[in-house]
Amino acid sequence: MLENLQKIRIENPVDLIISQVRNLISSGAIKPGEKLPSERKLAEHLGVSRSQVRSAINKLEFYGIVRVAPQSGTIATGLGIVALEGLITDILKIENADFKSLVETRVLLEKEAARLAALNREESDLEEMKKALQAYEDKLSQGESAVEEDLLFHIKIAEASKNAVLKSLMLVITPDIVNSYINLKVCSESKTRVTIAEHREILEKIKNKDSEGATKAMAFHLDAVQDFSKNFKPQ
Amino acid sequence: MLENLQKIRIENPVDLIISQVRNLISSGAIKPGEKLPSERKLAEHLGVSRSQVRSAINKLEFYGIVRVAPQSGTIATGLGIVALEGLITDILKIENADFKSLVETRVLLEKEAARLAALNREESDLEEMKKALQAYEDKLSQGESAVEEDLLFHIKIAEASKNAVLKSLMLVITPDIVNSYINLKVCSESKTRVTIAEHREILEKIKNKDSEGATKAMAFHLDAVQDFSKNFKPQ
DNA sequence: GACCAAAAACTGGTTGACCAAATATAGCGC
DNA sequence: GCGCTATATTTGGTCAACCAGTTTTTGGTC
Repeated sequence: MLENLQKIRIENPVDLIISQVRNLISSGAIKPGEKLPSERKLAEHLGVSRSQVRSAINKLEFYGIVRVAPQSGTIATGLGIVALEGLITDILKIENADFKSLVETRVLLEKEAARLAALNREESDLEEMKKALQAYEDKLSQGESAVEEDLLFHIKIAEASKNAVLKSLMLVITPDIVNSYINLKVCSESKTRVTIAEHREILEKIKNKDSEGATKAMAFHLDAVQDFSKNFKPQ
Repeated sequence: MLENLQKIRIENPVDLIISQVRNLISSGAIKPGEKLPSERKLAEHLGVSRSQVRSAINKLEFYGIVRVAPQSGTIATGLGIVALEGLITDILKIENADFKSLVETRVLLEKEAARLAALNREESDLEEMKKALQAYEDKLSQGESAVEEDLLFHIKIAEASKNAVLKSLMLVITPDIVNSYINLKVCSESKTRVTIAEHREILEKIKNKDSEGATKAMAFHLDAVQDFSKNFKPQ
């Protein structure tokens, strides 16, 4: 009987405010560089309290839609495109993404990171990567799970690539990867030895500035996971 | 004379709180899943007001370090790796990235998006892309700059790829691309005709499900920009 | 001691008043 | 009318008090 009841959508008031303000910008009522109405006026017009408007503006600032200038005002940035198509909600909501997309994208980033790392790495980078690899092995030898240490090694590679954007993007998707791996139990305990060997192989190629080899080693290393994502449908 | 004065760093108090809380987690004092001290206690211990603690926690939630449960408490999530190495500040701070890294990464993502779009696009995607392309041409024919419309076309491609993560990442770096392009005046007005032709070429390949061709067309399209970034040192 | 309901304490969320800096206005001297 | 300064207003930031749930403690009962 209760199944007949429709699920009602309880919209977060802050989200409603966000979409209103976003419309203000994307409709052209407020052009990039112009100031938004003050928090008080917005609150009054929308019939909500100032703190809620405040919270909404905070989020918008995070998304890069607006920039707040203390004691002066909130101005719309020129990045209208993000607001343009109601895409805001998509940004950083990768948690809804399917595992396949996640792995697919990860492989793409990782291969490029390995390639660039082989070209651009410095001695200090090699040290960092060695340390990360050691931490990973230590954790494993204690019989514990080491998903985070594993990924830390990969992030060190991204650092060695000297491409800050690449590293940032890897950091963005890393939490989701950790979650997925833990939830889906990707890491079978038996394969840890293989994993370590593969990590060492990658490190070696990067050390030798062999960009092609590093790319291939990384691709090989991630192959198992990728196959897993292709053949396995989560949920 | 004044040059001798050292630049003093005025640390944002909220950032200081963030790093303190982060240490609390990364040091292991608070394990994933455990609750943080209440906002009031944190405020008292740190000698600051609760609103500042509040603001800090808000940001930490955004970063995915903690999750707040209303009327219950704030709990640390299991994504320790991000907090582990003081990497937080890097996330989403792509604005500090150099133009070369930005373009390099963009090309990587765009090529993959084009490839996947050719494989996975549906009819509706083609419609969307056509509309975006039309909007771009209209804006240009009015003699106006159309950086945003340009990128919107590219985002539609990412949508057609059916890889949500890839699209999200493109959305993340898009604002920075817009900024860089505007600042560096990458888009010379004379080349718009060529650009339109290239866009059409990409669309055609995707329509024909020619993944290799789409990748190459995209690579060709972005070549000019990439060359620009290699030969030109910003600032 | 085991169990349970009532109440006290505690939680994050919200509010309206106040703060200092930035801005707009008014007034004055010329 | 013009240029400057002093004042008034507006701005986002901060704060302490309060709100409505949640959690813990408490006291009584069996």
